[in-house]
Amino acid sequence: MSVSESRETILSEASRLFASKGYSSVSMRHVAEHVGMTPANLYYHFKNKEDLIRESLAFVFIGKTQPLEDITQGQTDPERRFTLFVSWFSQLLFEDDIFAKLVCRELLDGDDRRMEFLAKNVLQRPFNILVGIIDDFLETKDSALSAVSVVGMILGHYQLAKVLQHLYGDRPEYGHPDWITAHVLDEFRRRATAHSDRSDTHD
Amino acid sequence: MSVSESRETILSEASRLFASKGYSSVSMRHVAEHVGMTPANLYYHFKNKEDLIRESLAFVFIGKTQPLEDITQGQTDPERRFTLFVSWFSQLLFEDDIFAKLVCRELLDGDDRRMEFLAKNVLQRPFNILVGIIDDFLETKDSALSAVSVVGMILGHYQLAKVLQHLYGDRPEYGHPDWITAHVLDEFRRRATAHSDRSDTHD
DNA sequence: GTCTATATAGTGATAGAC
DNA sequence: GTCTATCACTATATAGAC
Repeated sequence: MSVSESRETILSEASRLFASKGYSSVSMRHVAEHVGMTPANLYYHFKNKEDLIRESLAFVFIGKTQPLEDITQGQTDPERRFTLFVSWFSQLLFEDDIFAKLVCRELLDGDDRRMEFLAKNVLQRPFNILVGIIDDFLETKDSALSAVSVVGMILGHYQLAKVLQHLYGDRPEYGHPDWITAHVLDEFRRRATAHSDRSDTHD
Repeated sequence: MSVSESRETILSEASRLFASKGYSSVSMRHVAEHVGMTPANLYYHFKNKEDLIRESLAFVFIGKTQPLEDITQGQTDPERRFTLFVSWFSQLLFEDDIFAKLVCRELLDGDDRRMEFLAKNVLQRPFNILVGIIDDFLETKDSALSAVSVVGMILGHYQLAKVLQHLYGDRPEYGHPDWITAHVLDEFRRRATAHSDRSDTHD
Protein backbone atom coordinates (compact mmCIF):
# COMPACT_ATOMS: atom_id res chain seq x y z
CA MET A 1 0.00 0.00 0.00
CA SER A 2 1.30 3.45 -0.91
CA VAL A 3 1.75 6.17 1.68
CA SER A 4 -1.28 8.12 0.52
CA GLU A 5 -3.48 5.02 0.33
CA SER A 6 -2.63 3.94 3.86
CA ARG A 7 -2.98 7.48 5.08
CA GLU A 8 -6.45 7.81 3.63
CA THR A 9 -7.53 4.43 4.98
CA ILE A 10 -6.39 5.40 8.45
CA LEU A 11 -7.98 8.85 8.32
CA SER A 12 -11.27 7.47 7.08
CA GLU A 13 -11.53 4.93 9.89
CA ALA A 14 -10.12 7.26 12.55
CA SER A 15 -12.57 10.05 11.77
CA ARG A 16 -15.44 7.55 11.90
CA LEU A 17 -14.33 6.29 15.31
CA PHE A 18 -13.54 9.73 16.75
CA ALA A 19 -16.92 11.04 15.63
CA SER A 20 -18.88 8.20 17.15
CA LYS A 21 -17.01 7.62 20.43
CA GLY A 22 -15.01 10.78 21.08
CA TYR A 23 -11.28 11.43 20.92
CA SER A 24 -10.23 10.14 24.31
CA SER A 25 -12.36 7.01 24.12
CA VAL A 26 -10.62 5.91 20.94
CA SER A 27 -7.07 4.64 21.37
CA MET A 28 -4.39 4.30 18.72
CA ARG A 29 -4.78 0.54 19.20
CA HIS A 30 -8.50 0.75 18.37
CA VAL A 31 -7.83 2.66 15.19
CA ALA A 32 -5.04 0.27 14.22
CA GLU A 33 -7.23 -2.79 14.78
CA HIS A 34 -10.04 -1.33 12.68
CA VAL A 35 -7.75 -0.65 9.72
CA GLY A 36 -5.92 -3.96 10.12
CA MET A 37 -2.54 -2.58 11.09
CA THR A 38 -0.37 -2.53 14.17
CA PRO A 39 -0.37 0.57 16.39
CA ALA A 40 3.30 1.14 15.58
CA ASN A 41 2.49 1.68 11.94
CA LEU A 42 0.17 4.56 12.74
CA TYR A 43 3.21 6.38 14.07
CA TYR A 44 4.89 6.03 10.70
CA HIS A 45 2.06 8.04 9.15
CA PHE A 46 1.23 10.39 12.04
CA LYS A 47 3.53 11.99 14.59
CA ASN A 48 1.26 11.27 17.57
CA LYS A 49 -2.40 10.97 18.54
CA GLU A 50 -3.02 14.71 18.55
CA ASP A 51 -1.69 14.87 15.02
CA LEU A 52 -4.00 12.04 13.95
CA ILE A 53 -6.97 13.88 15.47
CA ARG A 54 -6.07 17.14 13.76
CA GLU A 55 -5.57 15.43 10.39
CA SER A 56 -8.83 13.51 10.81
CA LEU A 57 -10.68 16.77 11.34
CA ALA A 58 -9.06 18.29 8.26
CA PHE A 59 -9.89 15.14 6.29
CA VAL A 60 -13.59 15.47 7.15
CA PHE A 61 -13.91 19.25 7.12
CA ILE A 62 -11.87 20.42 4.14
CA GLY A 63 -13.90 21.05 1.03
CA LYS A 64 -17.20 20.41 2.79
CA THR A 65 -18.41 23.96 2.32
CA GLN A 66 -17.45 24.33 -1.34
CA PRO A 67 -20.82 23.02 -2.63
CA LEU A 68 -22.61 25.88 -0.87
CA GLU A 69 -20.69 28.47 -2.85
CA ASP A 70 -21.48 26.69 -6.09
CA ILE A 71 -25.13 26.49 -5.12
CA THR A 72 -25.68 30.09 -4.08
CA GLN A 73 -23.40 31.66 -6.67
CA GLY A 74 -25.84 31.82 -9.55
CA GLN A 75 -28.88 32.85 -7.52
CA THR A 76 -30.13 36.37 -7.01
CA ASP A 77 -33.56 36.03 -5.39
CA PRO A 78 -33.04 36.49 -1.61
CA GLU A 79 -35.72 33.99 -0.57
CA ARG A 80 -34.36 31.42 -3.00
CA ARG A 81 -30.83 31.93 -1.67
CA PHE A 82 -32.03 31.62 1.92
CA THR A 83 -33.95 28.44 1.09
CA LEU A 84 -30.91 26.94 -0.59
CA PHE A 85 -28.74 27.70 2.43
CA VAL A 86 -31.10 26.11 4.93
CA SER A 87 -31.62 23.09 2.71
CA TRP A 88 -27.89 22.67 2.17
CA PHE A 89 -26.97 22.92 5.83
CA SER A 90 -29.78 20.62 7.01
CA GLN A 91 -28.74 17.97 4.55
CA LEU A 92 -25.09 18.32 5.48
CA LEU A 93 -25.87 17.75 9.16
CA PHE A 94 -28.55 15.08 8.89
CA GLU A 95 -26.90 13.06 6.15
CA ASP A 96 -23.25 13.23 7.18
CA ASP A 97 -23.20 12.04 10.77
CA ILE A 98 -19.41 12.00 10.95
CA PHE A 99 -19.19 15.65 9.92
CA ALA A 100 -22.04 16.65 12.22
CA LYS A 101 -20.68 14.90 15.30
CA LEU A 102 -17.16 16.22 14.78
CA VAL A 103 -18.52 19.76 14.54
CA CYS A 104 -20.40 19.25 17.82
CA ARG A 105 -17.31 17.75 19.47
CA GLU A 106 -15.18 20.69 18.40
CA LEU A 107 -17.73 23.19 19.68
CA LEU A 108 -17.71 21.33 22.99
CA ASP A 109 -14.07 20.37 23.49
CA GLY A 110 -12.01 22.26 20.94
CA ASP A 111 -9.35 24.46 22.48
CA ASP A 112 -8.87 27.94 21.09
CA ARG A 113 -6.44 26.77 18.41
CA ARG A 114 -8.76 24.05 17.11
CA MET A 115 -11.74 26.42 17.41
CA GLU A 116 -9.92 28.76 15.05
CA PHE A 117 -9.32 25.87 12.67
CA LEU A 118 -13.02 24.99 12.77
CA ALA A 119 -13.94 28.60 12.13
CA LYS A 120 -11.51 29.15 9.27
CA ASN A 121 -12.01 25.86 7.44
CA VAL A 122 -15.67 25.09 8.03
CA LEU A 123 -17.77 27.93 9.31
CA GLN A 124 -16.27 31.17 7.99
CA ARG A 125 -17.36 31.03 4.36
CA PRO A 126 -20.88 29.67 4.93
CA PHE A 127 -21.26 32.22 7.72
CA ASN A 128 -20.28 35.11 5.47
CA ILE A 129 -22.55 33.88 2.71
CA LEU A 130 -25.42 33.51 5.17
CA VAL A 131 -24.90 37.00 6.60
CA GLY A 132 -25.06 38.34 3.04
CA ILE A 133 -28.27 36.46 2.35
CA ILE A 134 -29.83 37.60 5.61
CA ASP A 135 -28.99 41.23 4.89
CA ASP A 136 -31.09 40.95 1.76
CA PHE A 137 -33.83 38.72 3.11
CA LEU A 138 -34.54 39.08 6.81
CA GLU A 139 -35.57 42.10 8.77
CA THR A 140 -33.16 42.11 11.66
CA LYS A 141 -31.18 44.47 13.85
CA ASP A 142 -28.08 42.29 13.81
CA SER A 143 -27.51 40.09 10.77
CA ALA A 144 -24.55 38.26 12.30
CA LEU A 145 -26.61 37.30 15.34
CA SER A 146 -29.45 36.24 13.05
CA ALA A 147 -27.02 34.07 11.12
CA VAL A 148 -26.16 32.35 14.39
CA SER A 149 -29.89 31.96 15.02
CA VAL A 150 -30.38 30.17 11.70
CA VAL A 151 -27.31 27.94 12.01
CA GLY A 152 -28.04 27.34 15.69
CA MET A 153 -31.64 26.36 15.08
CA ILE A 154 -30.69 23.78 12.47
CA LEU A 155 -27.88 22.48 14.65
CA GLY A 156 -30.32 22.35 17.55
CA HIS A 157 -32.82 20.33 15.53
CA TYR A 158 -30.06 17.88 14.66
CA GLN A 159 -28.94 17.46 18.27
CA LEU A 160 -32.39 17.30 19.80
CA ALA A 161 -33.78 14.85 17.24
CA LYS A 162 -32.39 11.91 19.18
CA VAL A 163 -34.03 12.95 22.44
CA LEU A 164 -37.30 14.08 20.87
CA GLN A 165 -38.67 10.54 20.70
CA HIS A 166 -38.52 10.38 24.49
CA LEU A 167 -40.31 13.72 24.81
CA TYR A 168 -42.92 13.29 22.19
CA GLY A 169 -43.09 9.73 20.93
CA ASP A 170 -41.47 8.48 17.77
CA ARG A 171 -41.93 10.82 14.81
CA PRO A 172 -39.48 9.46 12.25
CA GLU A 173 -39.99 12.44 9.94
CA TYR A 174 -38.34 14.71 12.51
CA GLY A 175 -35.00 13.15 11.64
CA HIS A 176 -35.34 13.91 7.94
CA PRO A 177 -33.51 16.97 6.58
CA ASP A 178 -36.33 17.94 4.20
CA TRP A 179 -38.81 18.10 7.06
CA ILE A 180 -36.45 20.19 9.18
CA THR A 181 -35.69 22.44 6.21
CA ALA A 182 -39.38 23.10 5.61
CA HIS A 183 -39.97 23.82 9.26
CA VAL A 184 -36.97 26.14 9.68
CA LEU A 185 -37.95 28.04 6.53
CA ASP A 186 -41.44 28.37 7.93
CA GLU A 187 -40.06 29.80 11.18
CA PHE A 188 -38.10 32.51 9.41
CA ARG A 189 -40.14 33.23 6.29
CA ARG A 190 -42.58 35.48 8.11
CA ARG A 191 -39.67 37.68 9.08
CA ALA A 192 -38.66 38.30 5.50
CA THR A 193 -38.17 41.94 4.56
CA ALA A 194 -39.95 41.58 1.24
CA HIS A 195 -42.68 39.35 2.62
CA SER A 196 -45.30 38.43 0.05
CA ASP A 197 -48.01 38.96 2.73
CA ARG A 198 -49.68 35.57 2.52
CA SER A 199 -51.29 35.94 5.96
CA ASP A 200 -53.15 32.64 6.10
CA THR A 201 -54.96 32.70 9.42
CA HIS A 202 -55.24 29.34 11.08
CA ASP A 203 -58.49 28.08 12.54
CA MET B 1 -16.70 13.45 57.12
CA SER B 2 -20.15 11.90 57.00
CA VAL B 3 -21.26 9.73 54.09
CA SER B 4 -23.49 12.41 52.64
CA GLU B 5 -20.88 15.14 53.04
CA SER B 6 -18.21 13.12 51.24
CA ARG B 7 -20.68 12.06 48.63
CA GLU B 8 -21.66 15.62 47.87
CA THR B 9 -18.04 16.79 47.76
CA ILE B 10 -17.19 14.05 45.28
CA LEU B 11 -20.25 14.69 43.11
CA SER B 12 -19.63 18.41 43.02
CA GLU B 13 -16.04 18.02 41.88
CA ALA B 14 -16.77 15.09 39.56
CA SER B 15 -19.56 16.90 37.74
CA ARG B 16 -17.31 19.93 37.30
CA LEU B 17 -14.53 17.80 35.81
CA PHE B 18 -16.84 15.66 33.64
CA ALA B 19 -18.49 18.79 32.25
CA SER B 20 -15.25 20.51 31.34
CA LYS B 21 -13.16 17.57 30.05
CA GLY B 22 -15.61 14.81 29.20
CA TYR B 23 -16.30 11.49 30.87
CA SER B 24 -13.53 9.39 29.39
CA SER B 25 -10.87 12.06 29.82
CA VAL B 26 -11.50 12.20 33.55
CA SER B 27 -10.23 9.22 35.52
CA MET B 28 -11.21 8.11 39.00
CA ARG B 29 -7.68 9.16 40.00
CA HIS B 30 -8.27 12.71 38.76
CA VAL B 31 -11.51 13.03 40.67
CA ALA B 32 -9.89 11.57 43.79
CA GLU B 33 -6.94 13.97 43.61
CA HIS B 34 -9.23 16.97 43.19
CA VAL B 35 -11.27 16.10 46.27
CA GLY B 36 -8.21 15.12 48.29
CA MET B 37 -8.95 11.43 48.64
CA THR B 38 -7.52 8.19 47.33
CA PRO B 39 -9.16 6.53 44.33
CA ALA B 40 -10.07 3.55 46.49
CA ASN B 41 -12.31 5.70 48.63
CA LEU B 42 -14.43 6.69 45.66
CA TYR B 43 -15.39 3.04 45.37
CA TYR B 44 -16.74 3.12 48.89
CA HIS B 45 -19.23 5.79 47.79
CA PHE B 46 -19.86 4.71 44.21
CA LYS B 47 -20.03 1.23 42.72
CA ASN B 48 -17.90 2.09 39.68
CA LYS B 49 -17.15 4.91 37.26
CA GLU B 50 -20.40 4.55 35.34
CA ASP B 51 -22.28 4.89 38.59
CA LEU B 52 -20.32 8.04 39.46
CA ILE B 53 -21.14 9.53 36.06
CA ARG B 54 -24.83 8.72 36.41
CA GLU B 55 -25.01 10.16 39.92
CA SER B 56 -23.09 13.26 38.82
CA LEU B 57 -25.66 13.87 36.10
CA ALA B 58 -28.50 13.45 38.56
CA PHE B 59 -26.71 15.78 41.01
CA VAL B 60 -26.54 18.54 38.39
CA PHE B 61 -29.84 17.95 36.62
CA ILE B 62 -32.36 17.20 39.35
CA GLY B 63 -34.44 20.17 40.40
CA LYS B 64 -32.96 22.43 37.74
CA THR B 65 -36.25 22.87 35.93
CA GLN B 66 -38.40 23.53 38.99
CA PRO B 67 -37.87 27.33 38.87
CA LEU B 68 -39.47 27.46 35.41
CA GLU B 69 -42.70 26.04 36.72
CA ASP B 70 -42.77 28.57 39.56
CA ILE B 71 -42.06 31.37 37.09
CA THR B 72 -44.64 30.53 34.46
CA GLN B 73 -47.35 29.31 36.85
CA GLY B 74 -48.87 32.66 37.73
CA GLN B 75 -48.70 34.18 34.25
CA THR B 76 -51.51 34.20 31.72
CA ASP B 77 -50.36 36.56 28.95
CA PRO B 78 -48.89 34.35 26.16
CA GLU B 79 -46.17 36.81 25.15
CA ARG B 80 -45.18 37.30 28.78
CA ARG B 81 -45.00 33.54 29.29
CA PHE B 82 -42.92 33.08 26.14
CA THR B 83 -40.56 35.86 27.20
CA LEU B 84 -40.12 34.30 30.63
CA PHE B 85 -39.31 30.92 29.11
CA VAL B 86 -36.66 32.25 26.74
CA SER B 87 -35.13 34.37 29.47
CA TRP B 88 -35.08 31.47 31.93
CA PHE B 89 -33.50 29.00 29.51
CA SER B 90 -30.88 31.47 28.24
CA GLN B 91 -29.82 32.27 31.76
CA LEU B 92 -29.72 28.60 32.71
CA LEU B 93 -27.38 27.80 29.82
CA PHE B 94 -25.15 30.88 29.84
CA GLU B 95 -24.78 31.11 33.61
CA ASP B 96 -24.46 27.45 34.56
CA ASP B 97 -21.68 26.12 32.38
CA ILE B 98 -21.59 22.74 34.15
CA PHE B 99 -25.27 22.16 33.45
CA ALA B 100 -24.97 23.41 29.87
CA LYS B 101 -21.96 21.30 28.99
CA LEU B 102 -23.40 18.15 30.53
CA VAL B 103 -26.59 18.61 28.51
CA CYS B 104 -24.50 18.92 25.34
CA ARG B 105 -22.41 15.88 26.27
CA GLU B 106 -25.52 13.79 26.85
CA LEU B 107 -27.02 14.87 23.53
CA LEU B 108 -23.77 13.84 21.88
CA ASP B 109 -22.74 10.68 23.71
CA GLY B 110 -25.68 9.57 25.83
CA ASP B 111 -26.86 6.07 25.03
CA ASP B 112 -30.58 5.45 24.79
CA ARG B 113 -30.90 4.79 28.52
CA ARG B 114 -29.16 8.01 29.52
CA MET B 115 -31.05 9.89 26.80
CA GLU B 116 -34.26 8.81 28.46
CA PHE B 117 -32.92 9.99 31.81
CA LEU B 118 -32.07 13.37 30.29
CA ALA B 119 -35.52 13.60 28.74
CA LYS B 120 -37.43 12.60 31.87
CA ASN B 121 -35.47 14.60 34.41
CA VAL B 122 -34.45 17.71 32.51
CA LEU B 123 -36.26 18.33 29.26
CA GLN B 124 -39.76 16.83 29.58
CA ARG B 125 -41.41 19.41 31.85
CA PRO B 126 -39.89 22.53 30.25
CA PHE B 127 -40.71 21.04 26.86
CA ASN B 128 -44.36 20.49 27.78
CA ILE B 129 -44.62 23.97 29.27
CA LEU B 130 -43.06 25.48 26.16
CA VAL B 131 -45.39 23.58 23.82
CA GLY B 132 -48.30 24.96 25.83
CA ILE B 133 -46.96 28.49 25.57
CA ILE B 134 -46.32 28.15 21.84
CA ASP B 135 -49.84 26.87 21.22
CA ASP B 136 -51.12 30.14 22.66
CA PHE B 137 -48.49 32.46 21.26
CA LEU B 138 -46.96 31.36 17.96
CA GLU B 139 -48.60 30.69 14.67
CA THR B 140 -47.20 27.31 13.70
CA LYS B 141 -48.20 24.10 12.00
CA ASP B 142 -46.37 21.93 14.52
CA SER B 143 -45.97 23.30 18.03
CA ALA B 144 -43.66 20.48 19.14
CA LEU B 145 -41.29 21.17 16.29
CA SER B 146 -41.47 24.89 17.04
CA ALA B 147 -40.58 24.14 20.65
CA VAL B 148 -37.48 22.36 19.37
CA SER B 149 -36.77 25.42 17.23
CA VAL B 150 -36.85 27.71 20.25
CA VAL B 151 -34.80 25.44 22.51
CA GLY B 152 -32.46 24.60 19.65
CA MET B 153 -31.85 28.22 18.74
CA ILE B 154 -30.92 29.14 22.31
CA LEU B 155 -28.75 26.04 22.62
CA GLY B 156 -27.16 26.93 19.29
CA HIS B 157 -26.37 30.45 20.46
CA TYR B 158 -24.71 29.01 23.55
CA GLN B 159 -22.57 26.56 21.58
CA LEU B 160 -21.63 28.93 18.77
CA ALA B 161 -20.75 31.83 21.09
CA LYS B 162 -17.24 30.45 21.61
CA VAL B 163 -16.54 30.22 17.89
CA LEU B 164 -18.22 33.48 16.96
CA GLN B 165 -15.22 35.57 17.95
CA HIS B 166 -13.21 33.82 15.25
CA LEU B 167 -15.94 34.46 12.67
CA TYR B 168 -16.82 37.99 13.52
CA GLY B 169 -14.34 39.50 15.94
CA ASP B 170 -14.85 39.73 19.67
CA ARG B 171 -18.33 40.89 20.62
CA PRO B 172 -18.46 40.23 24.38
CA GLU B 173 -22.19 41.00 24.54
CA TYR B 174 -22.91 37.88 22.45
CA GLY B 175 -22.04 35.73 25.43
CA HIS B 176 -24.52 37.47 27.71
CA PRO B 177 -27.87 35.77 28.31
CA ASP B 178 -29.86 39.02 28.27
CA TRP B 179 -28.54 39.89 24.82
CA ILE B 180 -29.35 36.43 23.50
CA THR B 181 -32.78 36.53 25.13
CA ALA B 182 -33.59 39.84 23.47
CA HIS B 183 -32.41 38.58 20.10
CA VAL B 184 -34.26 35.27 20.26
CA LEU B 185 -37.46 37.04 21.31
CA ASP B 186 -37.00 39.39 18.38
CA GLU B 187 -36.63 36.43 15.99
CA PHE B 188 -39.91 34.85 17.10
CA ARG B 189 -42.04 37.82 18.11
CA ARG B 190 -43.03 38.59 14.55
CA ARG B 191 -44.55 35.14 14.31
CA ALA B 192 -46.86 35.70 17.23
CA THR B 193 -50.49 34.78 16.62
CA ALA B 194 -51.80 37.84 18.40
CA HIS B 195 -49.19 40.16 16.96
CA SER B 196 -49.63 43.77 17.95
CA ASP B 197 -48.73 44.81 14.41
CA ARG B 198 -45.88 47.15 15.22
CA SER B 199 -44.52 46.96 11.71
CA ASP B 200 -41.62 49.35 12.05
CA THR B 201 -40.04 49.45 8.63
CA HIS B 202 -36.31 49.76 8.63
CA ASP B 203 -34.49 52.21 6.39
C1' DG C 1 -14.93 6.27 56.22
C1' DT C 2 -10.48 6.24 54.50
C1' DC C 3 -6.26 4.24 53.76
C1' DT C 4 -2.17 1.07 51.56
C1' DA C 5 -1.16 -2.25 48.42
C1' DT C 6 -1.92 -4.61 44.45
C1' DA C 7 -4.07 -7.22 40.51
C1' DT C 8 -4.97 -6.79 35.71
C1' DA C 9 -5.46 -4.49 31.70
C1' DG C 10 -5.03 -0.66 28.65
C1' DT C 11 -2.44 3.69 27.14
C1' DG C 12 0.80 6.57 23.98
C1' DA C 13 4.99 6.03 22.10
C1' DT C 14 9.72 4.24 20.40
C1' DA C 15 13.73 1.07 18.70
C1' DG C 16 15.02 -1.72 15.51
C1' DA C 17 14.19 -5.96 12.41
C1' DC C 18 12.36 -7.11 7.82
C1' DG D 1 5.78 0.52 4.67
C1' DT D 2 4.87 -2.61 8.18
C1' DC D 3 6.13 -5.50 11.71
C1' DT D 4 7.65 -7.46 16.74
C1' DA D 5 8.92 -6.30 21.09
C1' DT D 6 8.92 -3.41 24.71
C1' DC D 7 8.90 0.72 27.98
C1' DA D 8 6.88 3.78 31.17
C1' DC D 9 2.77 5.09 32.53
C1' DT D 10 -2.19 5.22 33.57
C1' DA D 11 -6.69 3.02 33.82
C1' DT D 12 -10.54 0.59 36.64
C1' DA D 13 -11.24 -2.02 40.38
C1' DT D 14 -10.64 -4.92 44.72
C1' DA D 15 -8.80 -6.94 49.37
C1' DG D 16 -7.94 -6.03 53.62
C1' DA D 17 -5.67 -2.98 57.36
C1' DC D 18 -6.82 0.94 60.39
